[in-house]
Amino acid sequence: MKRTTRCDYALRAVLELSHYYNNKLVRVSDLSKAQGIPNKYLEQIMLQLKKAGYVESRKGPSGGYALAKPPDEIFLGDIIRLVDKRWFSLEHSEPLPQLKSLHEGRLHFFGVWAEVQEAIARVLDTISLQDIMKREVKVRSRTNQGFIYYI
Amino acid sequence: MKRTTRCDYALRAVLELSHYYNNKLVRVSDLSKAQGIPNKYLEQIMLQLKKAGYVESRKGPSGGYALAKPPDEIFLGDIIRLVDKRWFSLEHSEPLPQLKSLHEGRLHFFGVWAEVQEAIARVLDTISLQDIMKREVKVRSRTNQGFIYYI
DNA sequence: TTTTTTCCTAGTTTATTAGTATGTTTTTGA
DNA sequence: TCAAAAACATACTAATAAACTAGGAAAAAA
Repeated sequence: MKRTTRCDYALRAVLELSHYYNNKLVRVSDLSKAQGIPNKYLEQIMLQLKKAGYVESRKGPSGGYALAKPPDEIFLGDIIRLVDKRWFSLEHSEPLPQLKSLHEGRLHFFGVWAEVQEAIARVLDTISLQDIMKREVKVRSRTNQGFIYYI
Repeated sequence: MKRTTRCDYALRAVLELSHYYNNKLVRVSDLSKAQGIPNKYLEQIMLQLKKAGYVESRKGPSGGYALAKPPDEIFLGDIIRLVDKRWFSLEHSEPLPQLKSLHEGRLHFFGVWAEVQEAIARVLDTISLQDIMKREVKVRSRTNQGFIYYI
């Protein structure tokens, strides 16, 4: 299932923040260094997350970001819906422009896309950041000297 | 749920052919006229469908395309998997390049994307072209003098 | 043997995503 | 009070993928 990198970045960032919930503010520069995300790009994403109310921030030295809600109240679907429109786009039906059809009224996938969307939502709207933290499992890689982590 | 237009085109074409199953060959030019799809683009798509074994063809005058299997044996998932890689891409996990993470081994969405993919498959692999034909419902539009069809 | 169709490949345009650049504003602490 | 450090804001560029277009070659029918 292909996501945008923006989507992955947002999830990584917000998951990182989950571990600091009720603890301290985390700078964007630290988040980006930790996760290998371009700093300025992540700034934009964090801003979007803030405007949507998932994180809060303070400016200036000792400033940074924090989750605005506890990790068990933020679901993957929330974040993905925000940063990657493709999955939950409302325009899941499109009118056909012309009607020179051999068989009229034939092309009705109406409802199928809604079904798919609901199926996706049923998964993503039930998995919280808290759940992901629980799932964390280290996967050792033979090929490298350290660990490789999969998202 | 946003699809590629290629995906919609393929589904429309193959559904159109469903109505002619065991009947006659349909030219690409007719399919494209009927559905408002650029002729040459549809040719490419039909060729892809043929190579995958969903349709068969004959060249020359009185040539054209036909479904290679009965409509109740072809599922939406089959077609979509073929023409739109994004939904069922195998690379649903990507390694993180660096490990300067504040908290190591934290970023494990491993399994989530597989779950989503399975949920999608459960829907699309159970709806056949036959099913879609049954679903066909005309939707009258006030705004236009005729009908508008949604896909 | 001409016409009509599928078949094949390369190139072009368009749209979207990803990322960079250049600041401004706010806050802290010296 | 002022300099540094952070978020905040916006505009631009690059990269990638999707959506076509162009121009034919091969095959089959009449």
